[in-house]
Amino acid sequence: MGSLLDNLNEQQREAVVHGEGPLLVSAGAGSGKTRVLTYRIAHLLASGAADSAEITAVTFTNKAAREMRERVEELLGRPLYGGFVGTFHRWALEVLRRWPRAAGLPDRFGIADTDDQRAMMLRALKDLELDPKELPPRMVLSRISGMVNRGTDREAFVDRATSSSDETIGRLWERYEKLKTVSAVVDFDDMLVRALRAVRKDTKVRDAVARRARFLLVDEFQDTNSLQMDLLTIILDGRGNITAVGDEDQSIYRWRGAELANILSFETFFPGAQVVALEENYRSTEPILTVAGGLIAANRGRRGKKLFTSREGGEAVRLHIAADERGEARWVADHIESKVGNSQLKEMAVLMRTNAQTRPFEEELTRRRVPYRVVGGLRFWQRAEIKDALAYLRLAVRPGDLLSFERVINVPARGIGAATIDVLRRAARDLGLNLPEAARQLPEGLSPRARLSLEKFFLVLDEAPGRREELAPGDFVGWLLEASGLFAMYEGEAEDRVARRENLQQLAAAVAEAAARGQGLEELLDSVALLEENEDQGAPGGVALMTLHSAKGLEFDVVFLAGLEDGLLPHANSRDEPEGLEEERRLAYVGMTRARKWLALTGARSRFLFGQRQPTRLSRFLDELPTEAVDDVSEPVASWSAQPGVGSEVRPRPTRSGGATPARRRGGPAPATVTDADGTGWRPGDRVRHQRFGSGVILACQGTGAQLKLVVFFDRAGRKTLVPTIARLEKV
DNA sequence: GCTTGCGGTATTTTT
DNA sequence: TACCGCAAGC
Repeated sequence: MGSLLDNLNEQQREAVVHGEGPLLVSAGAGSGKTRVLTYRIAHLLASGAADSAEITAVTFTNKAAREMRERVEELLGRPLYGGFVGTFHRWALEVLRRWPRAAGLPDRFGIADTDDQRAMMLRALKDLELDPKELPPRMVLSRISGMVNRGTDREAFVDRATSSSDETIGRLWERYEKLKTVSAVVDFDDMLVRALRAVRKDTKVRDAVARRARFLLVDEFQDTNSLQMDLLTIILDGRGNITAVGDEDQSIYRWRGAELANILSFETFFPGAQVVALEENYRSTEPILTVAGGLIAANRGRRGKKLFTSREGGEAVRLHIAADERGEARWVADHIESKVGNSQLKEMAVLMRTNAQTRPFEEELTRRRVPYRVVGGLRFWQRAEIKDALAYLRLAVRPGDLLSFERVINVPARGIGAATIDVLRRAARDLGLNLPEAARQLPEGLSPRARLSLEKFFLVLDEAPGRREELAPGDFVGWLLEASGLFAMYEGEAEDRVARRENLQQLAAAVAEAAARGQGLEELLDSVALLEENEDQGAPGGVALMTLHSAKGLEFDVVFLAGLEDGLLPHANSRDEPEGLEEERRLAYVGMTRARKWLALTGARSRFLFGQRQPTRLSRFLDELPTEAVDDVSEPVASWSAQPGVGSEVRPRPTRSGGATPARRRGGPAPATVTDADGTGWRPGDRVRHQRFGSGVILACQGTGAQLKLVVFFDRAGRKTLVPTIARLEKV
């Protein structure tokens, strides 16, 4: 263990060997935050100060939790038994699953995801005869969530409501709560609220949780909201034995209720706290730190760390403003290709403010056949066919699951429409049953067709428990997909049908895999609801495209921070409020500090937005950067603004021969291409190999550039249509 | 009850 | 531009 401590600098060591009592590690970007956290846990265990069953470490993302556990186990050389390492929501959910009654929940309850929430709120609006167009469900929900996360409950909100719109929200809130109760589900916020209620109400629960959290460690402390803070405080019960690690400059979840005050006033919340600041950065080169540091210095709400590095040198930060978003994408792609020799593609990332910004980059990279992966974005678990299948699985686990029942009662279409549902709903009310139970009675008033359909539907659901016992989990899913008719729903060779069938197969595979890891179906469903296993879409080793929010906690050799325009970064919805603007600045700061060796800031002078091309204004953040560390390699304005019709459409411009590209400036070589220059390289008749489908022969090539698709006949898997860059095809 | 087509509207970030 | 919701027709 002594040798372990040798790997740490003085401040890191101070934090690691800290005994009991509150400790705040104010850790700048790249200063070894995770290292301190993991070493501290390892040290507590190795020195005998704590047993692993007394450690609770809480993070915000599943990824961070997994990484922490892995690194601790690596240090210890053994698995970490007992204790808890996971997200706040997972922590809360475990309390609810173990003590549902203390939390005011039925023994079996489900989790309402965002779609479920929206559906319930829509229903609430309809029940109250309100117009969803004037009062969008999403808005109402975010309003309510905002209150909840600030620790305001419904009663308090209703009491204080003065405006009529607040009163309406209050009524909707009540109705929404009712719908959740009837459906026996909790939403994300409920997990925290109800866990808090359970530990407040029942000292046995609190003691059990506290025993397991004799040493409580919290990562990303700057993102905690008051609800989470309450939870922590109660578990600590005055002992104050908390290790909080965070960086106020990286607080980017204000919209979710994060209270910067929790970290800024840590010493007030936890008197006598020791504070350790980690300011030596081990990640980035000096120019990158200078630029990022220059930017964040404009913020007022901070403890005021100043990062430094003992390493010297490094390339200046590039700034490139292109004529439009396609030019921006081209410039980025040029530099990705030119850097392939020095860094792997997976060590490069394009970061942006909104998910919608990825498109031009995807198109450009696809055109050049540069593999990329979109992190976040369209998620596997949110696809309609997967959600339908999950609903069937939920019903197999929890037959009374109302939301799932309603979701699939007519999927695949079996002739049960609004009229039938109405009959069932009325019957449910009259009989005092919930919808699935009432439907099971096959009440009067059903058309013969509907009656027959319902009978068949229940036949499948009733057979499920038995099948579940006799079949392996993966096979059970396969059976359910067949029996329910979900699989048959997507028969045919149309591309999207094939894709959907594949997704369903992947689901069965995922369940089988989870089972192999010892995870049961119930746990898997919980995990899915908490958005775990949220895989990246696209080529595994490719360039990463993601939002700034998803980028937090990651690092790359090469980073492009795209869309430095007023309205995007800072975003239009946040820039007009001082605190909102500061958060936008922090977002930009987070993006910059992801870069190890090379950083570029890019933007466009016009952008296609809301269906039309619009001129943009450059981000005000650019004015705040220390000029000496930035190398402006923007496309010269003259090369585009002199031409008539600027901004009306994307024009061919004198690309590589025209603008002052960095390569020209530095006299460097022209960007190398990842694949062969122009010839697509794919011809009908070629034999190819695919990771999953095995070998096959190309039947046809459709489209060109971004649209290039190959129709391949695989020896084993039959006919498939593939996008070659994404499918990772190999020539044989 | 289901499918199709039209028109309107939206684009912040996520556990 | 792209998607979603709704209305009308089958």
